[in-house]
Amino acid sequence: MLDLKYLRKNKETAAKQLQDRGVETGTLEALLAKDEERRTLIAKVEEMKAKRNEASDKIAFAKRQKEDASEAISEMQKVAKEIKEMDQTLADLDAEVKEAAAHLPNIAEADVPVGPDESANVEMRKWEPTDYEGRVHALTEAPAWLKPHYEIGEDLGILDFERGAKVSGARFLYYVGDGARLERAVYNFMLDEHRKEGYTEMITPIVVNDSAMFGTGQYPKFKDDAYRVRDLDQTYIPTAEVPLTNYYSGETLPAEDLPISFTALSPSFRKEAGAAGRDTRGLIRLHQFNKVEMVKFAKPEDSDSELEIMTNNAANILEKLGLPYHIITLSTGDMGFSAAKTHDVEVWIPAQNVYREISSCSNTRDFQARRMHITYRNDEGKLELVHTLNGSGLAVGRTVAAILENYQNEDGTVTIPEVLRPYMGGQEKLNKTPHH
RNA sequence: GGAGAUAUGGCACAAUCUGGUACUGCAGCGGACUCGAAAUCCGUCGAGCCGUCGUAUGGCGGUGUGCGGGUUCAAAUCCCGCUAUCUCCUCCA
Repeated sequence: MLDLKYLRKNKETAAKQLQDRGVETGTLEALLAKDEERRTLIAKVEEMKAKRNEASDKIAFAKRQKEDASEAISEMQKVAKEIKEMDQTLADLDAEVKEAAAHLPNIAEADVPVGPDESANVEMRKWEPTDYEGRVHALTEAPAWLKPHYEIGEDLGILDFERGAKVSGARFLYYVGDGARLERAVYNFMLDEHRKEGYTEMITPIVVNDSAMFGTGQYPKFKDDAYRVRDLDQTYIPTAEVPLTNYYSGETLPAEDLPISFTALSPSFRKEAGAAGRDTRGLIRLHQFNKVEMVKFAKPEDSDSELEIMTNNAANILEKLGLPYHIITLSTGDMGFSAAKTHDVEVWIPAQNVYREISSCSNTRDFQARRMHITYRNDEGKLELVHTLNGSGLAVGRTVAAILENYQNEDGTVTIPEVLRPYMGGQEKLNKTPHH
């Protein structure tokens, strides 16, 4: 949620900033007109309430003196009725303003590239392992035997998309045998790395209520993409960002504890409503996938540097796994709803000859904190909204996909990255797994 | 899932039956005493949010007794719905 006072006071600047975020011109003006109407009514109704309070005090006093107050009471009956009507109108206006404001995306930070979509994204840096020449390297020249990860997985018998579809539907899968072990190794490795970097490991609820979904900005605008629990006003989380960030909703955090960093593995559920037909095969786009998430609560002056730290925490996982990646800064038109600034880490997927998003790290500044009422006491002793950040660290399924493709061998086996071997009993290779 | 109880300022609690300025203590803040501190005494303060005025410390008004409604000139108090917590039962991993 944006600060209404800011929008009011900086009408022109804000209109431009929102336009960059893809908000239609005139939206802000309409909202502020409603807000103006609302504030005028507040002044009126509050004046009447002040009168009513005064009259009530007089009636109470008269009754204590055993005097008759029926005249004053019947007079106030009219006022009470008027107040009630005005309060109703005010509540409607209030709801309209809130609803409109709740649909406005966050305003981008000043150094975010301005543009309509992903074409305006800017590459920050690029990394590839030094020993890369000896491995599959579609960056230079893809060997003829290069296979996409889903073929590797199916050939090895470690990924079963068919039975996933049979039992659940399209975009669900079973990991089998070494596939399941590899997935588990990957997220254990990630959690351990983040813990070393100071993140507190959490296991969260994976079903949350509507107010939590509102708090992080998924609701009301993106309700259609959520897996709702039937009849319960609860939702299967689309990301652990929701329960992790809402952990402190409504709370005031001790300033000396900031920044606070959380990490959690969770399944993530997405309807992928707008993605029909895209990435239909493999681990790239599923209705349910595992993700290790990072969340930070920071003082406003620290949130920019914390975003860089978090992005590096995500990138470091890929470096330790020996997977090539690059980091891009999303343009104003490509950022998510709640973000003020976003770095995407994209991993190399050789079979598709592209970098694919594997982590998205965002600073939402006070946008989520305003919705959730998370504050701290600043140096002047005043309550101030904290800044919240979130990032994937990383999408586990996509990491497995990247490992399968980048570490595949001509004979159909896959070499296990060294850092994962301790998590797999020292195993060095994925061979064909027989199963039933 | 069933029964009962509870929800009031940072904490602990009173007022709820009988509607009318939300009591008191601790903590906080200021002061006195003291070389200083503790103890004691005096004073003061009750979140947050919204509106408005002001350059500002802030003033004024509204709201605020778990949440949402209702009755009333007026609701902590009466009525309806909900949520959370506790105890007992039931069920379980």
